[in-house]
Amino acid sequence: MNTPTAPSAAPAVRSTYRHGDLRRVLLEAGIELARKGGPDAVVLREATRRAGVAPNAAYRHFAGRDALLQAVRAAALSAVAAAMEAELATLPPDLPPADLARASVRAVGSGYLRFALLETGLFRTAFARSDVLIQATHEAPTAGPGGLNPFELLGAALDKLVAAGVMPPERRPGAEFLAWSAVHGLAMLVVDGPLAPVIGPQMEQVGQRLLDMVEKGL
Amino acid sequence: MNTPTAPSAAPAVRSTYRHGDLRRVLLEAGIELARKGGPDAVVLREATRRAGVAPNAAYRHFAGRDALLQAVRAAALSAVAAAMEAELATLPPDLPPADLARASVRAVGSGYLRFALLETGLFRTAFARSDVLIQATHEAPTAGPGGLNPFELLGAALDKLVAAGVMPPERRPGAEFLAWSAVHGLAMLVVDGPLAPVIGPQMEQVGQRLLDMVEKGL
DNA sequence: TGTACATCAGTGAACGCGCGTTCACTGATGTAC
DNA sequence: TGTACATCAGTGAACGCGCGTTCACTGATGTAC
Repeated sequence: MNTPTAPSAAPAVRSTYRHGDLRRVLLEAGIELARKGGPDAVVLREATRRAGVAPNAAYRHFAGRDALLQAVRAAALSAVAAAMEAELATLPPDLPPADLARASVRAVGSGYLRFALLETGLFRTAFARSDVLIQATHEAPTAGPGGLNPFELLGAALDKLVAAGVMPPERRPGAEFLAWSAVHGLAMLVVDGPLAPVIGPQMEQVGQRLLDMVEKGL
Repeated sequence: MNTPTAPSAAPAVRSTYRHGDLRRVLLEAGIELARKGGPDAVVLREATRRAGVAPNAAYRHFAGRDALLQAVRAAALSAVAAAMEAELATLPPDLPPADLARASVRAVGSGYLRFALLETGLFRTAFARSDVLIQATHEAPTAGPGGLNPFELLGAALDKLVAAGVMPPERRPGAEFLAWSAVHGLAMLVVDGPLAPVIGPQMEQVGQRLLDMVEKGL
């Protein structure tokens, strides 16, 4: 059981180390630290303290503090994807294709914004500066329950837009960068930046206007 | 001479401490550190080292490391404003009002993006998370040469859009949040985020498409 | 079924690092007489 | 014009902190015979 996913799924082949799921416990402690304080709060010693082990015990499971942080980042991205999926799941499935496609793009966007507001620390961790390019591994998946990561979920929603004839196919390439930028920018300004006090209360409304802009502008 | 602006402007009244412009030297060292390494690189001891003074000498001019960082942030914001102004200055002044207004908004946006790419460290410092809300002081102005800070420059450009009849007045309130979000998001994704290698080369093109989207969507 | 052994997860102690910040000081300057 | 003095920018030394990381170890477990 060294992955944070379904404990009973892994067969006896090569998994299940001695007696510890220490890796899992450390990762969860790291996630909790990130939730509360963002990437800088992911401190190796504090994670081991919470796990009740000696500081150096972590080195049996992570190459160092950075490896732990990367695993936490992957988990945070996975949580972003889950938030998007949750938003998508609220859509009435019997919508006409064009409306469903538009609503899907909006749902992806508002899931993203909702996550940034509700899970600020994890959001900041997911998109923190890093020397290494984050990528999914078996140990550290970045996808949500549905198997797609945030970027892929957005891409899929945009594909629906094209399939439904709402967006001309020639505009499709690169469109995720534009949509993502808009939503990411608002999230960052509210979460980290100077807009928090200004926008905070009107967030829902501003978010919807931003999504209007993206919809029209794409 | 304890402000970084025109040394000869201040009269003899209450200015000019003993023999040091140490405050200025420390601030400039801090800016240089931020340029190279972003907000975390603004380290009090390193600034004093570069200034050739003892570490605690800084406390004559800044309340502590955070005060130095805030001063550096203000300078970074001022530099953003300057970049926007530089972009605005390239516009042909004899454009019809509607075109000039549109071009102004674009210029503000591309100045912002250009600055983020060219002065990544300062950009990250300007918009870094901070407990204190940054605000201009006499000691630490956030405006560019023209006297407006980045947010005000954007606001002024949008006002032109309304004055020229390009944007309906009822859409004006809050429009800076939408425009800023879009541009800020792209900047952050390229500067900090996972999009750097993906977008890097096509940055100019993606930036223009983003500004198209904003123009249409507003 | 019982025993010896290899494995390796977790221990205990220690390291060097660089940071921000404090204290009591010193000594060059500007000013009052 | 000369002298005593107050000011206060910068000094020197030290502090406690928490971090990531290393070393040689110990002792519970699974496995081979």
